[in-house]
Amino acid sequence: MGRGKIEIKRIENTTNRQVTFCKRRNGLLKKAYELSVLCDAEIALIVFSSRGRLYEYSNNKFVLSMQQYYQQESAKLRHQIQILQNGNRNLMGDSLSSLSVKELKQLENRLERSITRIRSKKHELLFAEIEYMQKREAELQSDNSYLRAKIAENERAQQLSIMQAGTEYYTLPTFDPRNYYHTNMLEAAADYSHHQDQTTLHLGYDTKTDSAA
Amino acid sequence: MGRGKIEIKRIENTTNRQVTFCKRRNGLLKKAYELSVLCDAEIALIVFSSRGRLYEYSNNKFVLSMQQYYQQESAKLRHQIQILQNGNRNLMGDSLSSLSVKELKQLENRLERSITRIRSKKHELLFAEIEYMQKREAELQSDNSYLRAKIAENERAQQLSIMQAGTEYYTLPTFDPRNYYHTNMLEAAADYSHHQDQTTLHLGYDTKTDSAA
DNA sequence: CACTAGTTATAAG
DNA sequence: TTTTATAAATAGT
Repeated sequence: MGRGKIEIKRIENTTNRQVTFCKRRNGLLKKAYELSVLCDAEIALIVFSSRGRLYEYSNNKFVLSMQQYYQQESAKLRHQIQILQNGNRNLMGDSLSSLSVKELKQLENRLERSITRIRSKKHELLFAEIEYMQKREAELQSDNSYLRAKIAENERAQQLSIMQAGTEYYTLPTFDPRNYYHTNMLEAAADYSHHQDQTTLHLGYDTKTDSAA
Repeated sequence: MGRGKIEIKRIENTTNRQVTFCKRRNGLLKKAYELSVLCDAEIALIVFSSRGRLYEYSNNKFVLSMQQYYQQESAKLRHQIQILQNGNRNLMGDSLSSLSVKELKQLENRLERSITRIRSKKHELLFAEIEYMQKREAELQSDNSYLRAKIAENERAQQLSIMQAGTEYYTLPTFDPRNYYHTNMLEAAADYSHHQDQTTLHLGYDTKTDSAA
Protein backbone atom coordinates (compact mmCIF):
# COMPACT_ATOMS: atom_id res chain seq x y z
CA MET A 1 0.00 0.00 0.00
CA GLY A 2 2.42 2.57 -1.23
CA ARG A 3 5.32 2.77 -3.64
CA GLY A 4 6.73 -0.43 -2.21
CA LYS A 5 5.68 -3.25 0.02
CA ILE A 6 7.07 -3.22 3.54
CA GLU A 7 7.63 -6.01 6.00
CA ILE A 8 5.65 -5.84 9.22
CA LYS A 9 8.46 -5.31 11.69
CA ARG A 10 9.70 -2.35 13.66
CA ILE A 11 10.86 0.49 11.36
CA GLU A 12 14.38 1.27 12.53
CA ASN A 13 14.72 4.70 10.86
CA THR A 14 13.28 7.13 13.39
CA THR A 15 11.95 9.74 11.00
CA ASN A 16 10.45 7.12 8.82
CA ARG A 17 8.85 5.44 11.81
CA GLN A 18 7.34 8.68 13.02
CA VAL A 19 5.92 9.53 9.63
CA THR A 20 4.45 6.08 9.28
CA PHE A 21 3.07 6.26 12.82
CA CYS A 22 1.34 9.51 12.05
CA LYS A 23 -0.16 8.28 8.80
CA ARG A 24 -1.25 4.88 10.00
CA ARG A 25 -2.55 6.20 13.28
CA ASN A 26 -4.83 8.56 11.39
CA GLY A 27 -5.85 5.74 9.11
CA LEU A 28 -6.66 3.53 12.07
CA LEU A 29 -8.67 6.22 13.85
CA LYS A 30 -10.58 6.92 10.66
CA LYS A 31 -11.37 3.25 10.12
CA ALA A 32 -12.44 2.83 13.72
CA TYR A 33 -14.83 5.71 13.27
CA GLU A 34 -16.16 4.30 10.01
CA LEU A 35 -16.74 0.87 11.46
CA SER A 36 -18.60 2.29 14.44
CA VAL A 37 -20.87 4.33 12.17
CA LEU A 38 -21.43 1.81 9.39
CA CYS A 39 -22.10 -1.15 11.64
CA ASP A 40 -23.48 0.43 14.75
CA ALA A 41 -20.59 -0.94 16.82
CA GLU A 42 -19.11 0.40 20.00
CA ILE A 43 -15.39 0.92 19.67
CA ALA A 44 -12.58 2.04 21.86
CA LEU A 45 -9.18 2.64 20.32
CA ILE A 46 -6.34 3.83 22.43
CA VAL A 47 -2.90 4.44 20.98
CA PHE A 48 0.30 5.37 22.75
CA SER A 49 3.19 6.45 20.59
CA SER A 50 6.59 5.08 21.56
CA ARG A 51 7.26 8.50 23.07
CA GLY A 52 4.22 8.14 25.30
CA ARG A 53 1.86 10.40 23.41
CA LEU A 54 -1.78 9.30 23.65
CA TYR A 55 -4.33 9.21 20.87
CA GLU A 56 -7.69 7.67 21.25
CA TYR A 57 -11.01 7.17 19.61
CA SER A 58 -14.11 5.91 21.31
CA ASN A 59 -17.77 6.55 20.95
CA ASN A 60 -19.68 7.54 23.99
CA LYS A 61 -21.62 4.36 24.60
CA PHE A 62 -18.48 2.32 24.82
CA VAL A 63 -18.21 2.17 28.59
CA LEU A 64 -21.82 1.11 28.81
CA SER A 65 -21.28 -1.70 26.33
CA MET A 66 -18.26 -2.77 28.27
CA GLN A 67 -20.16 -2.97 31.51
CA GLN A 68 -23.06 -4.73 29.87
CA TYR A 69 -20.78 -7.28 28.31
CA TYR A 70 -18.96 -8.12 31.49
CA GLN A 71 -22.09 -8.08 33.54
CA GLN A 72 -23.53 -10.65 31.16
CA GLU A 73 -20.34 -12.64 31.39
CA SER A 74 -20.25 -12.65 35.15
CA ALA A 75 -23.97 -13.35 35.32
CA LYS A 76 -23.36 -16.49 33.27
CA LEU A 77 -20.47 -17.49 35.49
CA ARG A 78 -22.44 -16.78 38.63
CA HIS A 79 -25.28 -18.90 37.33
CA GLN A 80 -22.90 -21.77 36.71
CA ILE A 81 -21.58 -21.36 40.25
CA GLN A 82 -25.13 -21.49 41.55
CA ILE A 83 -25.79 -24.75 39.77
CA LEU A 84 -22.57 -26.29 41.02
CA GLN A 85 -23.23 -25.14 44.56
CA ASN A 86 -26.70 -26.66 44.49
CA GLY A 87 -25.25 -29.90 43.21
CA ASN A 88 -22.65 -29.78 45.94
CA ARG A 89 -25.22 -29.05 48.60
CA ASN A 90 -27.29 -31.99 47.45
CA LEU A 91 -24.25 -34.20 47.51
CA MET A 92 -23.56 -32.93 51.00
CA GLY A 93 -27.10 -33.78 52.04
CA ASP A 94 -28.41 -30.23 52.28
CA SER A 95 -31.23 -28.42 50.49
CA LEU A 96 -33.04 -31.66 49.80
CA SER A 97 -36.58 -30.41 50.19
CA SER A 98 -37.03 -29.74 46.48
CA LEU A 99 -36.15 -33.30 45.50
CA SER A 100 -38.55 -36.16 44.84
CA VAL A 101 -38.21 -39.65 46.25
CA LYS A 102 -36.82 -40.83 42.92
CA GLU A 103 -34.21 -38.07 42.84
CA LEU A 104 -33.26 -38.82 46.43
CA LYS A 105 -32.79 -42.46 45.54
CA GLN A 106 -30.54 -41.54 42.62
CA LEU A 107 -28.53 -39.24 44.86
CA GLU A 108 -28.21 -41.97 47.45
CA ASN A 109 -26.98 -44.45 44.85
CA ARG A 110 -24.45 -42.01 43.47
CA LEU A 111 -23.11 -41.30 46.93
CA GLU A 112 -22.88 -44.97 47.72
CA ARG A 113 -20.87 -45.62 44.59
CA SER A 114 -18.75 -42.65 45.45
CA ILE A 115 -18.11 -43.85 49.00
CA THR A 116 -17.14 -47.24 47.64
CA ARG A 117 -14.57 -45.64 45.40
CA ILE A 118 -13.25 -43.43 48.17
CA ARG A 119 -12.94 -46.39 50.54
CA SER A 120 -11.10 -48.44 47.98
CA LYS A 121 -8.71 -45.54 47.36
CA LYS A 122 -8.21 -45.13 51.09
CA HIS A 123 -7.53 -48.81 51.60
CA GLU A 124 -5.12 -48.74 48.72
CA LEU A 125 -3.19 -45.96 50.44
CA LEU A 126 -3.30 -47.71 53.80
CA PHE A 127 -2.01 -50.94 52.30
CA ALA A 128 0.79 -49.01 50.68
CA GLU A 129 1.68 -47.56 54.09
CA ILE A 130 1.61 -50.97 55.72
CA GLU A 131 3.78 -52.43 53.03
CA TYR A 132 6.23 -49.60 53.49
CA MET A 133 6.28 -50.16 57.25
CA GLN A 134 6.85 -53.86 56.82
CA LYS A 135 9.79 -53.12 54.59
CA ARG A 136 11.16 -50.71 57.19
CA GLU A 137 10.68 -53.28 59.95
CA ALA A 138 12.63 -55.83 57.99
CA GLU A 139 15.42 -53.33 57.40
CA LEU A 140 15.59 -52.41 61.05
CA GLN A 141 15.65 -56.03 62.13
CA SER A 142 18.47 -56.78 59.79
CA ASP A 143 20.30 -53.74 61.20
CA ASN A 144 19.60 -55.11 64.67
CA SER A 145 21.07 -58.51 63.89
CA TYR A 146 24.13 -56.85 62.49
CA LEU A 147 24.51 -54.70 65.60
CA ARG A 148 23.99 -57.60 67.97
CA ALA A 149 26.74 -59.48 66.21
CA LYS A 150 29.03 -56.44 66.34
CA ILE A 151 28.37 -55.95 70.06
CA ALA A 152 28.90 -59.59 70.91
CA GLU A 153 32.20 -59.38 69.08
CA ASN A 154 33.19 -56.22 71.00
CA GLU A 155 32.26 -57.86 74.31
CA ARG A 156 34.39 -60.85 73.59
CA ALA A 157 37.30 -58.59 72.64
CA GLN A 158 36.87 -56.51 75.83
CA GLN A 159 36.61 -59.51 78.14
CA LEU A 160 39.67 -60.93 76.53
CA SER A 161 41.68 -57.72 77.17
CA ILE A 162 40.38 -57.46 80.78
CA MET A 163 41.42 -61.01 81.47
CA GLN A 164 44.81 -60.22 80.05
CA ALA A 165 45.15 -56.93 82.09
CA GLY A 166 44.45 -58.55 85.51
CA THR A 167 41.72 -59.90 87.78
CA GLU A 168 40.71 -56.83 89.95
CA TYR A 169 37.58 -56.01 87.91
CA TYR A 170 35.94 -59.32 88.65
CA THR A 171 34.75 -57.81 91.98
CA LEU A 172 32.24 -55.48 90.23
CA PRO A 173 29.45 -57.73 89.10
CA THR A 174 26.84 -54.89 88.83
CA PHE A 175 28.39 -53.61 85.62
CA ASP A 176 27.64 -56.02 82.84
CA PRO A 177 28.59 -54.66 79.41
CA ARG A 178 26.03 -56.93 77.76
CA ASN A 179 23.17 -55.26 79.57
CA TYR A 180 24.53 -51.78 78.92
CA TYR A 181 24.80 -52.26 75.22
CA HIS A 182 21.54 -54.08 75.05
CA THR A 183 19.45 -51.21 76.41
CA ASN A 184 21.03 -48.79 73.98
CA MET A 185 20.68 -50.95 70.97
CA LEU A 186 17.80 -49.11 69.38
CA GLU A 187 19.63 -45.85 69.59
CA ALA A 188 22.65 -47.41 68.01
CA ALA A 189 20.49 -48.87 65.31
CA ALA A 190 19.31 -45.41 64.41
CA ASP A 191 22.87 -44.26 63.89
CA TYR A 192 23.79 -47.24 61.77
CA SER A 193 20.70 -46.97 59.59
CA HIS A 194 21.39 -46.93 55.89
CA HIS A 195 18.62 -44.36 55.49
CA GLN A 196 19.81 -41.07 56.84
CA ASP A 197 16.70 -39.32 58.16
CA GLN A 198 13.92 -41.81 57.54
CA THR A 199 14.29 -43.75 60.73
CA THR A 200 11.06 -42.58 62.29
CA LEU A 201 8.01 -43.98 60.59
CA HIS A 202 5.56 -41.41 59.41
CA LEU A 203 2.09 -42.40 58.33
CA GLY A 204 1.50 -39.30 56.32
CA TYR A 205 -1.86 -38.70 57.95
CA ASP A 206 -1.38 -34.98 58.32
CA THR A 207 -0.30 -33.88 54.86
CA LYS A 208 -0.23 -35.22 51.37
CA THR A 209 2.40 -37.92 51.34
CA ASP A 210 4.64 -38.80 48.45
CA SER A 211 4.53 -42.42 49.46
CA ALA A 212 1.08 -42.64 47.90
CA ALA A 213 2.50 -43.83 44.59
CA MET B 1 -12.48 0.73 -1.73
CA GLY B 2 -14.68 -1.79 -3.43
CA ARG B 3 -17.00 -2.00 -6.40
CA GLY B 4 -18.70 1.14 -5.35
CA LYS B 5 -18.15 3.97 -2.94
CA ILE B 6 -20.31 3.94 0.15
CA GLU B 7 -21.45 6.74 2.37
CA ILE B 8 -20.28 6.57 5.96
CA LYS B 9 -23.61 6.08 7.67
CA ARG B 10 -25.32 3.15 9.30
CA ILE B 11 -25.92 0.29 6.85
CA GLU B 12 -29.62 -0.48 7.14
CA ASN B 13 -29.59 -3.91 5.51
CA THR B 14 -28.84 -6.31 8.35
CA THR B 15 -27.00 -8.99 6.39
CA ASN B 16 -24.96 -6.39 4.61
CA ARG B 17 -24.14 -4.66 7.85
CA GLN B 18 -22.98 -7.89 9.44
CA VAL B 19 -20.79 -8.80 6.50
CA THR B 20 -19.25 -5.37 6.46
CA PHE B 21 -18.75 -5.49 10.21
CA CYS B 22 -16.89 -8.74 9.92
CA LYS B 23 -14.63 -7.54 7.10
CA ARG B 24 -13.84 -4.14 8.50
CA ARG B 25 -13.38 -5.42 12.01
CA ASN B 26 -10.73 -7.80 10.77
CA GLY B 27 -9.14 -5.03 8.77
CA LEU B 28 -9.09 -2.77 11.80
CA LEU B 29 -7.59 -5.41 14.05
CA LYS B 30 -4.93 -6.14 11.45
CA LYS B 31 -4.04 -2.50 11.07
CA ALA B 32 -3.88 -2.04 14.81
CA TYR B 33 -1.47 -4.94 15.00
CA GLU B 34 0.64 -3.55 12.14
CA LEU B 35 0.86 -0.09 13.66
CA SER B 36 1.92 -1.49 17.01
CA VAL B 37 4.69 -3.51 15.39
CA LEU B 38 5.92 -1.01 12.80
CA CYS B 39 6.01 1.96 15.12
CA ASP B 40 6.54 0.35 18.49
CA ALA B 41 3.29 1.75 19.81
CA GLU B 42 1.04 0.52 22.57
CA ILE B 43 -2.46 -0.05 21.29
CA ALA B 44 -5.72 -1.17 22.75
CA LEU B 45 -8.59 -1.76 20.40
CA ILE B 46 -11.85 -3.02 21.72
CA VAL B 47 -14.88 -3.58 19.51
CA PHE B 48 -18.40 -4.51 20.47
CA SER B 49 -20.76 -5.59 17.75
CA SER B 50 -24.28 -4.18 17.93
CA ARG B 51 -25.35 -7.53 19.35
CA GLY B 52 -22.91 -7.22 22.24
CA ARG B 53 -20.17 -9.51 21.01
CA LEU B 54 -16.63 -8.52 21.97
CA TYR B 55 -13.52 -8.39 19.80
CA GLU B 56 -10.30 -6.87 20.91
CA TYR B 57 -6.71 -6.37 20.08
CA SER B 58 -4.17 -5.08 22.51
CA ASN B 59 -0.47 -5.50 22.93
CA ASN B 60 -0.10 -3.43 25.99
CA LYS B 61 -0.20 -3.55 29.71
CA PHE B 62 -2.74 -0.88 30.55
CA VAL B 63 -2.79 -1.58 34.23
CA LEU B 64 -6.10 -1.33 36.03
CA SER B 65 -7.93 -0.80 32.78
CA MET B 66 -11.52 -1.76 32.98
CA GLN B 67 -10.74 -4.67 30.74
CA GLN B 68 -8.26 -6.09 33.21
CA TYR B 69 -10.44 -5.27 36.14
CA TYR B 70 -13.28 -7.27 34.72
CA GLN B 71 -11.00 -9.99 33.50
CA GLN B 72 -9.77 -10.33 37.06
CA GLU B 73 -13.35 -10.51 38.20
CA SER B 74 -14.20 -13.30 35.80
CA ALA B 75 -10.92 -15.03 36.51
CA LYS B 76 -11.95 -15.15 40.16
CA LEU B 77 -15.34 -16.53 39.22
CA ARG B 78 -13.77 -19.07 36.91
CA HIS B 79 -11.44 -20.11 39.70
CA GLN B 80 -14.37 -20.57 42.04
CA ILE B 81 -16.03 -22.73 39.39
CA GLN B 82 -12.87 -24.79 39.17
CA ILE B 83 -12.84 -25.36 42.92
CA LEU B 84 -16.49 -26.31 42.98
CA GLN B 85 -16.06 -28.68 40.06
CA ASN B 86 -13.13 -30.36 41.78
CA GLY B 87 -15.13 -30.65 44.98
CA ASN B 88 -17.99 -32.14 43.03
CA ARG B 89 -15.73 -34.62 41.36
CA ASN B 90 -14.32 -35.65 44.72
CA LEU B 91 -17.80 -36.03 46.12
CA MET B 92 -18.66 -38.17 43.14
CA GLY B 93 -15.63 -40.34 43.84
CA ASP B 94 -13.48 -39.11 40.93
CA SER B 95 -10.06 -37.44 40.78
CA LEU B 96 -9.08 -38.89 44.14
CA SER B 97 -5.43 -39.51 43.42
CA SER B 98 -4.29 -36.18 44.83
CA LEU B 99 -5.89 -36.79 48.22
CA SER B 100 -4.21 -38.11 51.37
CA VAL B 101 -5.61 -40.83 53.58
CA LYS B 102 -6.78 -38.20 56.04
CA GLU B 103 -8.58 -36.25 53.33
CA LEU B 104 -10.16 -39.43 52.01
CA LYS B 105 -11.38 -40.25 55.50
CA GLN B 106 -12.93 -36.80 55.84
CA LEU B 107 -14.58 -37.18 52.45
CA GLU B 108 -15.92 -40.57 53.43
CA ASN B 109 -17.34 -39.23 56.67
CA ARG B 110 -18.98 -36.30 54.92
CA LEU B 111 -20.55 -38.59 52.37
CA GLU B 112 -21.80 -40.92 55.07
CA ARG B 113 -23.43 -38.04 56.92
CA SER B 114 -24.84 -36.89 53.64
CA ILE B 115 -26.27 -40.31 52.79
CA THR B 116 -27.82 -40.46 56.24
CA ARG B 117 -29.57 -37.18 55.64
CA ILE B 118 -30.70 -38.19 52.19
CA ARG B 119 -32.06 -41.47 53.50
CA SER B 120 -33.89 -39.77 56.31
CA LYS B 121 -35.41 -37.33 53.85
CA LYS B 122 -36.36 -40.18 51.57
CA HIS B 123 -37.94 -42.11 54.43
CA GLU B 124 -39.77 -39.01 55.50
CA LEU B 125 -41.28 -38.74 52.05
CA LEU B 126 -42.11 -42.44 51.93
CA PHE B 127 -43.79 -42.27 55.35
CA ALA B 128 -45.80 -39.31 54.18
CA GLU B 129 -46.94 -41.36 51.21
CA ILE B 130 -47.84 -44.28 53.43
CA GLU B 131 -49.75 -42.07 55.80
CA TYR B 132 -51.65 -40.61 52.89
CA MET B 133 -52.45 -44.10 51.64
CA GLN B 134 -53.65 -45.19 55.04
CA LYS B 135 -55.93 -42.23 55.20
CA ARG B 136 -57.30 -43.07 51.77
CA GLU B 137 -57.78 -46.69 52.82
CA ALA B 138 -59.79 -45.62 55.85
CA GLU B 139 -61.91 -43.33 53.71
CA LEU B 140 -62.64 -46.06 51.20
CA GLN B 141 -63.50 -48.53 53.90
CA SER B 142 -65.90 -46.12 55.48
CA ASP B 143 -67.41 -45.58 52.02
CA ASN B 144 -67.65 -49.33 51.66
CA SER B 145 -69.49 -49.75 54.96
CA TYR B 146 -71.91 -47.05 53.96
CA LEU B 147 -72.51 -48.75 50.61
CA ARG B 148 -72.96 -52.17 52.17
CA ALA B 149 -75.59 -50.74 54.47
CA LYS B 150 -77.33 -49.02 51.59
CA ILE B 151 -77.33 -52.20 49.49
CA ALA B 152 -78.64 -54.33 52.34
CA GLU B 153 -81.42 -51.83 52.75
CA ASN B 154 -82.23 -51.97 48.99
CA GLU B 155 -82.24 -55.76 49.07
CA ARG B 156 -84.66 -55.81 51.93
CA ALA B 157 -86.92 -53.33 50.15
CA GLN B 158 -86.81 -55.39 46.95
CA GLN B 159 -87.50 -58.71 48.64
CA LEU B 160 -90.40 -57.10 50.43
CA SER B 161 -91.91 -55.85 47.14
CA ILE B 162 -91.37 -59.27 45.48
CA MET B 163 -93.12 -60.98 48.36
CA GLN B 164 -95.95 -58.53 48.06
CA ALA B 165 -96.25 -59.00 44.21
CA GLY B 166 -96.74 -62.78 44.40
CA THR B 167 -94.95 -66.11 44.94
CA GLU B 168 -94.17 -67.29 41.35
CA TYR B 169 -90.53 -66.07 41.49
CA TYR B 170 -89.60 -68.42 44.31
CA THR B 171 -89.04 -71.14 41.67
CA LEU B 172 -85.90 -69.42 40.40
CA PRO B 173 -83.26 -70.03 43.06
CA THR B 174 -80.25 -69.40 40.76
CA PHE B 175 -80.85 -65.68 40.75
CA ASP B 176 -79.93 -64.23 44.11
CA PRO B 177 -79.92 -60.41 44.19
CA ARG B 178 -77.46 -60.45 47.12
CA ASN B 179 -74.81 -62.13 45.01
CA TYR B 180 -75.44 -59.84 42.07
CA TYR B 181 -74.99 -56.65 44.05
CA HIS B 182 -72.09 -58.03 45.98
CA THR B 183 -69.93 -58.57 42.89
CA ASN B 184 -70.57 -55.04 41.66
CA MET B 185 -69.90 -53.30 44.92
CA LEU B 186 -66.44 -51.98 44.16
CA GLU B 187 -67.68 -50.35 41.00
CA ALA B 188 -70.46 -48.76 42.92
CA ALA B 189 -68.04 -47.59 45.58
CA ALA B 190 -66.08 -45.68 42.97
CA ASP B 191 -69.19 -43.82 41.90
CA TYR B 192 -70.15 -42.97 45.43
CA SER B 193 -66.73 -41.67 46.41
CA HIS B 194 -66.70 -38.22 48.01
CA HIS B 195 -63.47 -37.44 46.15
CA GLN B 196 -64.28 -36.97 42.49
CA ASP B 197 -61.22 -38.20 40.64
CA GLN B 198 -58.81 -39.24 43.36
CA THR B 199 -59.98 -42.79 43.71
CA THR B 200 -56.81 -44.32 42.31
CA LEU B 201 -53.82 -43.96 44.60
CA HIS B 202 -50.74 -42.38 43.04
CA LEU B 203 -47.39 -42.61 44.77
CA GLY B 204 -45.83 -39.68 42.97
CA TYR B 205 -42.65 -41.61 42.20
CA ASP B 206 -42.30 -40.27 38.70
CA THR B 207 -42.39 -36.54 39.17
CA LYS B 208 -41.83 -34.06 41.91
CA THR B 209 -44.81 -34.43 44.20
CA ASP B 210 -46.46 -31.61 46.02
CA SER B 211 -47.02 -33.90 48.98
CA ALA B 212 -43.39 -33.34 49.97
CA ALA B 213 -44.28 -30.32 52.09
C1' DC C 1 -16.27 -18.61 1.66
C1' DA C 2 -13.94 -16.68 -3.18
C1' DC C 3 -13.50 -13.24 -6.71
C1' DT C 4 -12.51 -8.81 -8.55
C1' DA C 5 -13.51 -4.13 -9.95
C1' DG C 6 -13.08 0.06 -8.39
C1' DT C 7 -11.68 2.56 -3.73
C1' DT C 8 -8.71 3.86 -0.21
C1' DA C 9 -4.38 3.89 2.35
C1' DT C 10 0.15 4.78 2.32
C1' DA C 11 5.60 4.33 1.20
C1' DA C 12 8.60 6.89 -0.93
C1' DG C 13 9.87 10.96 -3.14
C1' DT D 1 3.62 19.16 3.86
C1' DT D 2 1.69 17.40 -0.65
C1' DT D 3 2.13 14.17 -4.51
C1' DT D 4 1.88 9.86 -6.66
C1' DA D 5 2.62 5.06 -7.72
C1' DT D 6 1.40 1.12 -5.81
C1' DA D 7 -0.24 -2.03 -2.10
C1' DA D 8 -4.06 -3.19 0.54
C1' DA D 9 -8.78 -3.20 1.91
C1' DT D 10 -13.24 -3.95 0.57
C1' DA D 11 -18.34 -3.55 -1.69
C1' DG D 12 -20.84 -6.08 -4.43
C1' DT D 13 -21.39 -10.39 -6.57
